[in-house]
Amino acid sequence: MWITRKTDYATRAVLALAIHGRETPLSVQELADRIQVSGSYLEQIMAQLRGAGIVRSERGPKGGYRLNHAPEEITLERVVRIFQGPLAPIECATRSMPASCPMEVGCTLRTTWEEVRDATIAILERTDFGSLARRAGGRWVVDKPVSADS
Amino acid sequence: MWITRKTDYATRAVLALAIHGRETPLSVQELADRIQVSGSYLEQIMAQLRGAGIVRSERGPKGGYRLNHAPEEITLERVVRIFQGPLAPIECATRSMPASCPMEVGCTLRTTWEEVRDATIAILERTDFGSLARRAGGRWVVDKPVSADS
DNA sequence: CATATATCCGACTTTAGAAGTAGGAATACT
DNA sequence: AGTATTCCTACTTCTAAAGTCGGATATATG
Repeated sequence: MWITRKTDYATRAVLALAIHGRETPLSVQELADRIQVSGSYLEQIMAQLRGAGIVRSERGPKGGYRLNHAPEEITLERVVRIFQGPLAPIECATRSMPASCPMEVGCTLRTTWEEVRDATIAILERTDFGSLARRAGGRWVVDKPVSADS
Repeated sequence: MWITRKTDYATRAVLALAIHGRETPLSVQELADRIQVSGSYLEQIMAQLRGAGIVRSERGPKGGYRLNHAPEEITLERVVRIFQGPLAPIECATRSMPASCPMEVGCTLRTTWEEVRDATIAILERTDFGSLARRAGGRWVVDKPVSADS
């Protein structure tokens, strides 16, 4: 329960864009409707995604957002990091180890927290929005017809 | 960064008790000193651990807390669950699936969140306080002399 | 029995961050 | 010109975490 709604919305937005394809942009309102969230809130999120180079925007009528790179090149890890900060479950297990815990005995718990951290990162890193969109069966995949769900 | 300090303190307290051994109880103040936390706050935490059957207490002078079972039988998962609730990173990925996400396309992100959840649970389940204490080199292991750290 | 040492219990305070609103400026298509 | 869009920033609201505090209850020991 540590993924915030903001992160949730952001990942869903990126997925929606991946499914939609990069040919034409999608307006915030369109996106907001698809992922069921208020437009003005999503605006902020899209701005952050833009700042991080995940999406790019076009203004004026017919404007909107589209992915800045091929969906296969965008990992879930990258998007999640933008909104969540460190992925370690606990402070003492961040990769930039800040404060060591004050327990007398070397805190052997940390090892386990680090295992959790690494497992989490590994999963998020190997998950890209290309496969996610493909699995969703979105029509943006035209050249690679999916034979069957597996 | 989703493990709260309360959970952190609780796991450290249980580890401290595991290291101390089950022969004699340890007072809250003693425990609080070892894990560097205020006594009154730790009291609440110990009460919760007691309610969950992890520790038992004795009142009066020479009283305090001790583990209710052999440390090997207490997994980290069990203790963490008491204070953290569901271990899924996001609501739609809890084992008691509550609300499905409102995206039109079947939300393929959920699969990944579930992977994270399962990996996390697996790690916490296979970690017991017996091994944690042993790794810490606490002297509560008298019968099983540790040859070398590995 | 008196006393000191503990657990027990519940009500209260403070703070930070999540979650979302609102209003208007800038830009670009038709 | 007019309209549809992004852009930007300030503000509000709410919840949960984190911790404090005061006193009641139990029990070992001299």
